[in-house]
Amino acid sequence: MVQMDDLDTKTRIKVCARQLFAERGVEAVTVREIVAASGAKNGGSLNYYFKSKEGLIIELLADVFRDSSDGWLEGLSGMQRAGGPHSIKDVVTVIVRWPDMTKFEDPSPTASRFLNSLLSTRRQMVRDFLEMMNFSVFGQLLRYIRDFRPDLPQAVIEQRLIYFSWYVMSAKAAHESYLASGKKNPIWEEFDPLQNLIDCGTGLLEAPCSLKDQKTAEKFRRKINGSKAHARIRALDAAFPS
Amino acid sequence: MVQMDDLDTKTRIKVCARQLFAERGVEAVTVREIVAASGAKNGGSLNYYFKSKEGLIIELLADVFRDSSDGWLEGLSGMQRAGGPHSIKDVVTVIVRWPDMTKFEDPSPTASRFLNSLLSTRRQMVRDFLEMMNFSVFGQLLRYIRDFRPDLPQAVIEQRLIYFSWYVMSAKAAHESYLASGKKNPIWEEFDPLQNLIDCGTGLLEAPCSLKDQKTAEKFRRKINGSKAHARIRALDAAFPS
DNA sequence: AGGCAATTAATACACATGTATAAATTATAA
DNA sequence: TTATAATTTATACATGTGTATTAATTGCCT
Repeated sequence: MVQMDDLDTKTRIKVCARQLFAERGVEAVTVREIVAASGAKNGGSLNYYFKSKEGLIIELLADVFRDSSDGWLEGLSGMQRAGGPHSIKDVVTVIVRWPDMTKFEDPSPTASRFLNSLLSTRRQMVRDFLEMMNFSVFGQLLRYIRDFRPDLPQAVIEQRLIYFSWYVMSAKAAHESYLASGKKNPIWEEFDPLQNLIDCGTGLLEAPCSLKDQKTAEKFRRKINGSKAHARIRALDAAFPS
Repeated sequence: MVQMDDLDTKTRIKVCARQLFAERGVEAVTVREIVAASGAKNGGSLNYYFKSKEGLIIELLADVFRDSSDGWLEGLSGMQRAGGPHSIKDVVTVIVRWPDMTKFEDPSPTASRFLNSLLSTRRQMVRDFLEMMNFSVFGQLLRYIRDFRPDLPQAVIEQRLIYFSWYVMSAKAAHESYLASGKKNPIWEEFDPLQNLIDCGTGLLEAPCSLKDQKTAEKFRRKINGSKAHARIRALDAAFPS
């Protein structure tokens, strides 16, 4: 499946597991499949390195979060060195283009699909990770976006950030599936899918808001100088409730 | 879980199953859980009505597709009676607001999450359904959107339609999760989430395209009068490859 | 070479899962 | 009522699943 004869057993298991999880979801994949795909004869090594399937999943999720955070931090730094974000598009570009998956050992990216599948079956686990790691980099990027739309009521911008986050993950997952399929399709080849993803994500966030009447708009217009910490927490609950 | 003492066993099983599937994914839910949730003492009825778990899933998926098609057809007809779509927003409104889930027996909507979970674990099954039912209503709606953006290269608009489809499903799923949680969160209450979803979806599709140079744009500019049938099939493969 | 730690293999086991079958119960119609 | 169909229950079974335990193997240092 991939050139990984030179990888040690632990990372070989992780790469195979994440690939299988990305394709079919964590529940549908058995430990024996992972073991077979990684070339081992039985589940001894998996038990040795990860103790259990759950332990393996947790470590994979930690990897995804770490890689994402690192990538976003790198992109954020570059953007700030260039004079900070000048537009929503700048921020969206950082979120979409980092981390640059092409530099990892994976033959085809799997992070988005893996995360996506986890969100349906183990939302609580993802939630716990988000709370634990605080996920400050992503929060900072979202805060930049908020500041570019002070005209929007609080609820509107928070909803949009949730929609946007789900959109990016889903769209990247869709593109990931194509890359994993191995087949060439001109739809994905004739224009850079990530650039298009950035354009669309920017359009999503910059779209005008349909307010029924102006009074409602005034009523919910938010104060820009208010603390955003509370809103961020509530946004987490809104994005991943229960 | 729901006022369904007056429902017959078959629909009771279906409602419970779809709810559980929506919450945790099809693989993570066992038939015994479904049976217990529906109030039955054992899996006899499930076997009697659906033959197997797979049969139950297939019937649920058929329901979702049928309800969606019916709803979109209703919305499309109304829009055409009002003089056809006058903007991308008109089409997006139909796609997002129909079917009107509030008129179904479900206490909280589950269709988007159920479909979402199926897409990660049984993509082929969803693909087969899409090909079988042709799904002409949705295709017609997408065709309307295409016609509003003749300026975009073929690959760009096709990618966007894929992104848009995934976005709508994910965003509706996110809102569904909130509704299912039962807790009140001002983020979702202070502004109509569906209206915001429509605004954002419209913005996504109407966003300008970042073309590196104008020559590339000219090269891939599509002919508006060309047949779209072939493109539609390829779009299906691009959205759900393999 | 020998000894020790690190890793992998072999095997077993308790339990969960999907599903089939026949009996029991309830509804329906003559 | 009674016969027949429709539905539900009780029960069993083969297989799959995660995981623990012990033995074998390999790598490494002196």
